[in-house]
Amino acid sequence: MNLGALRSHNTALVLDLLRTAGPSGISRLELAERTGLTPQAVSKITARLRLDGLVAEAGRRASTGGKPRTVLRLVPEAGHAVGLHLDRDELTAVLCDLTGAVVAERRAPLDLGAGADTVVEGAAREVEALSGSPLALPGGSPLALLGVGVALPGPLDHTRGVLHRVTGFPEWSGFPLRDVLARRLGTAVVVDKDTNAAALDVAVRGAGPSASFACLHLGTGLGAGLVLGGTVHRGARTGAGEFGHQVVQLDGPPCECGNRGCVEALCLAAVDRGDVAGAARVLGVAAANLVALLDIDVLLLGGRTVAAHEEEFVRGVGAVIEERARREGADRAVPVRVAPGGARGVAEGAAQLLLAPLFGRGDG
Amino acid sequence: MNLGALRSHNTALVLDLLRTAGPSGISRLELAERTGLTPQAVSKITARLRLDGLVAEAGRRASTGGKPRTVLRLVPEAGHAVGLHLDRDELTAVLCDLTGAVVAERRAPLDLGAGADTVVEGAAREVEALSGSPLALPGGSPLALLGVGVALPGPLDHTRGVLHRVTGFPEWSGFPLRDVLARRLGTAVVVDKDTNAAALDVAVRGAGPSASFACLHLGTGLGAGLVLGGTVHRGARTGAGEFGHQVVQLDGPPCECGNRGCVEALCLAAVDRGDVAGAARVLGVAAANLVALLDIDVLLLGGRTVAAHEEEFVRGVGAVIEERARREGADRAVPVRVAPGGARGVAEGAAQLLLAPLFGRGDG
DNA sequence: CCCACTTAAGCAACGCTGTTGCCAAAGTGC
DNA sequence: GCACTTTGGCAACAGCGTTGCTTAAGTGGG
Repeated sequence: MNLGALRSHNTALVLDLLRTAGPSGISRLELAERTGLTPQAVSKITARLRLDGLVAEAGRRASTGGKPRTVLRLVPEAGHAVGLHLDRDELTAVLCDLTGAVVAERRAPLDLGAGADTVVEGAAREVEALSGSPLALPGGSPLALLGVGVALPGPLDHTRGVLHRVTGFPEWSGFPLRDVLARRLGTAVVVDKDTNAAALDVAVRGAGPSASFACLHLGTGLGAGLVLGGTVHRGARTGAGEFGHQVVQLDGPPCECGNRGCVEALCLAAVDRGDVAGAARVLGVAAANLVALLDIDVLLLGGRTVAAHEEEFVRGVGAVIEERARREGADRAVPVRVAPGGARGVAEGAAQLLLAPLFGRGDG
Repeated sequence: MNLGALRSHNTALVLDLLRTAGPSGISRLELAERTGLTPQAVSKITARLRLDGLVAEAGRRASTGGKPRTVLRLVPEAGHAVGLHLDRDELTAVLCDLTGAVVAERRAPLDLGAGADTVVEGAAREVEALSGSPLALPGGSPLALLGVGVALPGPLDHTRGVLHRVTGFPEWSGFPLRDVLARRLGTAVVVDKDTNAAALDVAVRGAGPSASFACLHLGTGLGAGLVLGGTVHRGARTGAGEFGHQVVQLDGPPCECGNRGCVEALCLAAVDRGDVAGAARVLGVAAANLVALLDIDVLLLGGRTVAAHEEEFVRGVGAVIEERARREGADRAVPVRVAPGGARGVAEGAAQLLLAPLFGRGDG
């Protein structure tokens, strides 16, 4: 590591605190305290950031007996990213500013079975419609677009941006989505699983820089996004988080994956027959396995199926986890909550695939 | 992060490569290539290390047409650490030099039920007998002792060095082992779970600095040591790796933990009735769950019970994982191997709790 | 044997980092 | 209005890795 790396590391640290502070801003001295840098170092870093237009002064705090602190604020319009959520039947595209706030949004029906070229072209048009062509802000000033993040279900290679397979659509196997879309749009493109995007969104927005949690997403399938020590855990071949086919019942009922006793099959079967409490209990057992294995801070539940019965799922899963924690003599059980972000969270997380690295978040 | 942190980071990088190179050593230019630093920076860093006595020149390589490269080597005697493995019925203590090689070893029977004071005093005497009193090398030169690492079963708080409970010995609950032993010995003490120590040993010795793997330990109990991205994953409250009570059979046979269908119970019951293949299959299902969730590189099996039937366990667990990988259409399954290190691996890993940080390993 | 060539590694100067010491700016409060 | 407190920039500095050059120590052809 050399001096340049040191500089960008500390700059990211400062930017992250500015982002977290939001519109109310943060003073130089507070930045110094929180980063562990000296006030003078912070002054130099923020001076550079102000020159680059990323940071601006925004009023002052009340005096505490001396010169009042000058408040600094991130300039939201200094950069943008597009987040694209390709779900099985719907496309959601959001344009986010530097702070991650959604500036514009578009939705369109989507048929993943229509073939790669058609889907890519349709998605590209939505991105262009969202970000303007040529890319410009409503005011006319050029829109600094960092790139496009794409989130979609199914196993894929995050580092290369290649899809492995999308359940039910074998024609997508091996499709190099990142490179195709990047060439079509002329921008940087990052591809990730929808569960990872949802987890990244929470990690960047709601959690501290070293939080650990899991987002369980129950919709047409069941998957998990894992955040360990503040960064999305993708694993050696970026395939981590395959939670749906965790076996919780040896020789249980067959799953469409070919195995037996998978949580996903058991859980969805229970939902289908109207037994939400049973589904929550099965999900809770698998979730408790995960909590015990990884010792995370919080467990978040999301996805359409959970959204339809929020209270029952939170209560049911929480009960299983509390019971296990009590048996193990732990001080307190890991809390279970509904994942914030809602339906748009995945698309926002997709945009964060490009925004988060600026703030030293997400990848470590 | 300031300049001092940058310096120690790069120094650790260089030291780690020197350690990995072993007695055959490594040249300055190779260090430069591998670290990404310039040759001149490496020269400066290694000059400091030679002044401190940590590094020495050790011959030269064959010339490739010009001046031959000077080989540098870590000086093993420049530092030592003691590793202490408190198992249920036996104590193992090793004295390791900077390279992690075992310089001396002691074993003694142990009765964890004899009470904290007795056990601590016995352990302290073993450490003193091992490292000399006053601490000195056989030659008479002072032995630079970095500290003592202690590995033992059961959940505990790694950061505070306090035991939560040792199964079967309730009198240990809440015992501040680290502070008591540190005061008694007058050295730094670090406490960790035996499974984490075993995993750390493998991470430091056999694996690259960003390897991901799991060590499953099957003995009187079943636990896992997780190494993710080169560092031991301990989780938010340093309780991660509780693998034995992963539920793989809803409403299965009761486990002594009070739950039902835990892998540990199923697995050990199968072993007890002589059904090693069945035990391996159950372990394989839970291991496959772990592999799918975390996407690790390798799965390592260890512990007394595995040692007694190595081939059958490796084959049986491997079969389950391969079958699941084939169903998921993966290129190749995660390999399953016997954990290297053997019976002494845990004690050596305990010593690495103090050695590894010097090389930027283990904790990140 | 000598001399041109190649490769390794140290010396010196440099640019840049965060740090320290100092001072001007901008408030409060008696 | 003046003493005091606090903020934050300016200037000098130590220390990091980098660059340019020199010296050391080999090989190999004539």
